[in-house]
Amino acid sequence: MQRMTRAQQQQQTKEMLFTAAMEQITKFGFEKTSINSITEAAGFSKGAFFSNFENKYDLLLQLTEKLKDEERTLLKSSLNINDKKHTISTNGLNAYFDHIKNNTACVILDIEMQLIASRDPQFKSFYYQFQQENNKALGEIICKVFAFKGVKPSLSPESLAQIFIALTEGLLLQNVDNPGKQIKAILEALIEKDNKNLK
Amino acid sequence: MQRMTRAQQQQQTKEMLFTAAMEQITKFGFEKTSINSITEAAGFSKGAFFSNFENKYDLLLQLTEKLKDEERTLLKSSLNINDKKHTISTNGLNAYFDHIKNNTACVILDIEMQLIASRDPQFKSFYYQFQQENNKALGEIICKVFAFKGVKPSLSPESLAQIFIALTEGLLLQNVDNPGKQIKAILEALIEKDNKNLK
Amino acid sequence: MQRMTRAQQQQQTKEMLFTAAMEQITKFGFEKTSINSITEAAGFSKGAFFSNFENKYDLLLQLTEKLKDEERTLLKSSLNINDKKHTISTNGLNAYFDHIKNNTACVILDIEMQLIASRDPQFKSFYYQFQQENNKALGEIICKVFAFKGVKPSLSPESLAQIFIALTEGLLLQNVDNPGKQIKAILEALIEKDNKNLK
Amino acid sequence: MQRMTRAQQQQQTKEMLFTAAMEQITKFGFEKTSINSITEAAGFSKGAFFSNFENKYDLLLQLTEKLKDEERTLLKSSLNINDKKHTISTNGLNAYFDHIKNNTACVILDIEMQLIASRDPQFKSFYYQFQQENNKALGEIICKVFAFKGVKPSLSPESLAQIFIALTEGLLLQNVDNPGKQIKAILEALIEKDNKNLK
DNA sequence: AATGAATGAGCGTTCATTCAT
DNA sequence: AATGAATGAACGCTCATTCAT
Repeated sequence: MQRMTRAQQQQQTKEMLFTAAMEQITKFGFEKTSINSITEAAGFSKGAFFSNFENKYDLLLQLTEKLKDEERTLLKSSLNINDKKHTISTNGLNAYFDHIKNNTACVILDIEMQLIASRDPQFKSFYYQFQQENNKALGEIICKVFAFKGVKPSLSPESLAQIFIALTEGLLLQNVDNPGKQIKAILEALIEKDNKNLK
Repeated sequence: MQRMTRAQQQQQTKEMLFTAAMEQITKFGFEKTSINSITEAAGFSKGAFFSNFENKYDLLLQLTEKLKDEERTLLKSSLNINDKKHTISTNGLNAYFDHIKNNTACVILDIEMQLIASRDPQFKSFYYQFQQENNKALGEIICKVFAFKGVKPSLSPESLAQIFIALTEGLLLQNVDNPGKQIKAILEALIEKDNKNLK
Repeated sequence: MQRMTRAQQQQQTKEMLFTAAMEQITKFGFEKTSINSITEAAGFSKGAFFSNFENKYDLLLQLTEKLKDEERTLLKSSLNINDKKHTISTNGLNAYFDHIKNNTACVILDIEMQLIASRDPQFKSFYYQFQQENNKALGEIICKVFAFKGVKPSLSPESLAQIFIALTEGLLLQNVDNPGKQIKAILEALIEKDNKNLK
Repeated sequence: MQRMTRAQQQQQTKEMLFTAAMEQITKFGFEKTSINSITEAAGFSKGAFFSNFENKYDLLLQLTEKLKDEERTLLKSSLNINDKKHTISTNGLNAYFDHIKNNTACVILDIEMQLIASRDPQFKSFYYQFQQENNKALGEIICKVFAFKGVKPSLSPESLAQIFIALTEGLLLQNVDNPGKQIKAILEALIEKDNKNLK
């Protein structure tokens, strides 16, 4: 078996730090999460952190990028499901739902990031550069659900995505048990309304 | 002119601290807001804080109570508008909308509080004890809007309130320009759907 | 029944503060005892303290004076017992022993004061002005015990008093169960020795 | 010349902090000694303290252990002097006396510790676990002095040690000039008394 | 005389960051 | 690359003290 190269080893360290950081920040919030607690949770010493990140803010940026990248990948693959299978068209959305249900951590993290963005203009533009792209993909998926029912949405794809996210995050924040139920109800209502108005 | 009594003076100090605390916490978040920055913003010394609050956590509790109380008062008076004037029934909701539009600070604060609640069980039960009551009032208002259109909502009042709040907070978090437009669209869609199903 | 005069009322307040101060300082030490804890224990507010004492250091001085005065009174009356009754001559000492046994608080306080004196020259001279006089009285009492056995002590009265106090405080500091037993053993040994050498 | 390893360097830092802590606590008492004053006196920043001690209480524990260990070492070596040289048997005691005379700081510190122990049950048991062992060694030494004179002490070794310490600390607390003189007088008296009673 | 809100210096502690190893 | 001792600013909080009432 081949040994890992230095670069691979460091990459692994970084992954472990990312994982630990996500856990800790989800649990305690960005401000209350200390670098020490992250590295210790990852099984390293403080030094490992500063070998992999410039500072705590840099971790925030890289973590944001990483999470948004993963989200984008997920959304893109969800789009493909819709495109390829042409089956019950909410599949793509369902995959995204499932992901969210199993990853409330990500939702909490996203809220945390948006709160930080609301206070830090520099981070705001950084965050929304990723967010916009993902919103477009999510908007497309939702439009496909409309399209499957033969309805052209009166709201823009971007608007639909924002509504979808707002509901997901807003309901989770309120500790609502089964947010998916309510989100689907709203989606159906919107589709019905646009369907009726079309005629 | 009568001088203020000492109790009145202290009350005034406390109000000023509350105001400063709201501003600072909205701007920087609860964790990043130092007691010093609050008292300085209010024009007092650090000690004034501890004459009025037991500790920083106590401020959080009292601020929560105060905001939720004010929210409840606003909601109750919005309900009265609906009851008394019998005019375009969305008035009550509009008043609430206006309030929110002019008080994004309150929305940000509420999100902050919900995030803290998601991490601190003690605060969670404290927060939701107020939230529940306000949700009931908000749910009633929304039901009146349905009722004005002669529609009985299929979703529970509580659910409707949660949806409403989720949209308000979730869209604001996403920096959406005119959340009211989208929220009204959804409300209409829900009413139309329930109206149709009724027949 | 006559009401208390203002002066009497204040004197009573001061007594209560003294009592509370002794308790708190014994329990927690002078540094760790806050003025607040004293006044609260006495059932007053902080303000009462500063109406009766200039500052915390002033309390230390007045408390020292008070305790040393009471000690002197006790010692003087013990001397009188010896003088008048001519009975078992250790009576005077016994009275002092009993007092100490029932007032370990005073011993702890005395140690606390001596420690402060060892660090604060100003307090040192204040403390030892009282201490010297009391030592003389205590030395006299011990000499009477010697005299009763017909022995002239080779150590000075002052030395004997110092030894006596050192043993009392030193053994209590070590948490020794029955210090009186050991102190008496030493006293007897000293008497015997001086008795033998006399012959 | 070899550079110091990091462990050695930290050990040196810790020693310097210990030394500074002893000086400051002796001068000002444990409560009035701030961590800042300790580290500054040692030539470090505040942070160095927390790299070497968990908190201020931890310093107290470690300082206690260190002082009691040194004391034990001194006592053990004093015992050896007696055993090996078989000369004037008070040598061992004299060595201890000399140590005390040159280290009034240690005596003051011991009194401080005992006062703390009298108020803090947790520290009490910590302190007395060391104190007991040292008392045994000191008691043995004193017994050897008795033995040299052919006398079997009527008081237990532990009692003798307690008396010895009580006198040392109690006389120093009273600012007595030459405590050794009085302590030796008492020791002689006890030996004479037991010698006489033996016959 | 007594109250207690307000002051502000100072405390113990945390923590992001640096850097010699 | 990773360690972790040391730095030092900042934090939450305590407390002796002041003073208007």
